[in-house]
Amino acid sequence: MATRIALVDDDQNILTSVSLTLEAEGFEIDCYHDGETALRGLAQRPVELAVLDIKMPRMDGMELLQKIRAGSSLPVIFLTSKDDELDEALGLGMGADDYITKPFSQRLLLARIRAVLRRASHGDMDPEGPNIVRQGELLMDPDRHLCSWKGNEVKLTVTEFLILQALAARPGMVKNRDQLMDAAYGESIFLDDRTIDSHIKRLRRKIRALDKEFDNIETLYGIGYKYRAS
Amino acid sequence: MATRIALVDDDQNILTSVSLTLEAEGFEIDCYHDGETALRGLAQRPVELAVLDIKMPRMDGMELLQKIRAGSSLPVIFLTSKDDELDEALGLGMGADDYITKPFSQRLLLARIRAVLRRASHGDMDPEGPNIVRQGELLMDPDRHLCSWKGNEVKLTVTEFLILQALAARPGMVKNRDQLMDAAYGESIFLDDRTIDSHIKRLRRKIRALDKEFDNIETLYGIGYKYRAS
DNA sequence: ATGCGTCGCCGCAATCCCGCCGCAAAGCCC
DNA sequence: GGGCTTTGCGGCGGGATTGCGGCGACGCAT
Repeated sequence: MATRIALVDDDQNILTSVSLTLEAEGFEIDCYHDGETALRGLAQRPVELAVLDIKMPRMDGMELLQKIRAGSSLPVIFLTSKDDELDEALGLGMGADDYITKPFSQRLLLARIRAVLRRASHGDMDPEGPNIVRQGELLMDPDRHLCSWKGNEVKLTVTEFLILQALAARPGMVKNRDQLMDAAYGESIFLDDRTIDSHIKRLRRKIRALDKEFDNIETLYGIGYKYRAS
Repeated sequence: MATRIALVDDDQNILTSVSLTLEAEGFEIDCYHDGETALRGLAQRPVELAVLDIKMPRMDGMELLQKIRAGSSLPVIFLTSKDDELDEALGLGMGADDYITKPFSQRLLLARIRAVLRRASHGDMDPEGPNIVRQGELLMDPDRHLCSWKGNEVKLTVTEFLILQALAARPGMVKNRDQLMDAAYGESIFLDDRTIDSHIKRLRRKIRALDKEFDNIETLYGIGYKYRAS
């Protein structure tokens, strides 16, 4: 039996082109032009995955996601416009399984859909899935090298990103400088311990530039650092 | 015969993904959405381990744990959202065997489950398990460098932590100053015995700042110290 | 070559920790 | 009780650790 997918977008072009592609791949597609009709339709014809545009008339994707998630664990992929990374951040924070920025290729969407479906059925053990870190107000998406604090993007360098990721992925866990070094570079590299301190300094400075109160990177004297969930 | 595990969470996402993973590993999973139904279900279908979310509608994990522990010694692992919340400290103080902060990887949960099961069957001699010390109102978690007394965090330095850990890990056992020195530093170090006295002094002071009545670190004249279970 | 961003490291100041001292109080033995 | 030992505790000075500004090197694109 074919996998049924709901597609919700107010742009008729996208609706038709995407549905054609997906149907060619053997999926069954339910198209909706706005959130309200989608919600009603979903109640009658359940699907196994939903692709939602964020910006829509009458009921936008965010609201729709909330209502969907209120009653089920339906996997959801967001479509977002290029510029508002804030929206994507919020979407992910709200629990979307993945998201794609417009314009996107059909091939990419297809790959994401398959990945999300695979994860939904096999549990989270899929190593290819988006490895999104979400800790309170902090949001990190390694695939897109995206980091945001309270919805505002924080521009991080690669090294900073890896260190923060290592800390935030396991909040509360104490990491010594060697462990953070391993996370940022591979193992077996010879660098001064204090280099980590510099990166921590820059991390704190960058996030504090957005939020004076930020203090979730905690120092443990003589041990290392840990990320404190807010 | 497969090991049966109860999984209690109000988040359907977690329920499905975790249960799928665990079933793939050969466990049998009983899912519950809230504490009340879980309690009823457990009475009818006993399990060998329970994984509980702390925050749940109708009856939260804490209350559920109490009721479970009232009648059995079922191993329990907690799921928590916030790391520093003393909720977990209380949960552990109440007798949970381990806890994991969300978000967590399936791999990690699996490892914890196996560790807890192994400890439950082989006694407490498992060296890989979480090295959590729980003695009455005192709680220590070396991985997070977390120490709490009656639910309030006590900020300890590394040396203090190690000494208190050595004492509390074997309550009632007398430790002389050399033994405590070995616990804090490696063996083969040359220091004045009285240094231990200083650390004991600071430990008592820090905990007494939270609780005037604290007197579980007992002095044995001419011998050493011991931690008295309350 | 020039400009730009990143990175590793340095040096200084501030903070934290710890080992020890000295004195008073308590314990032990006679 | 007398005398000795042991412990509690305030405090102190030195050493270790960390925050932070900054600098020169390097890679990279123009």
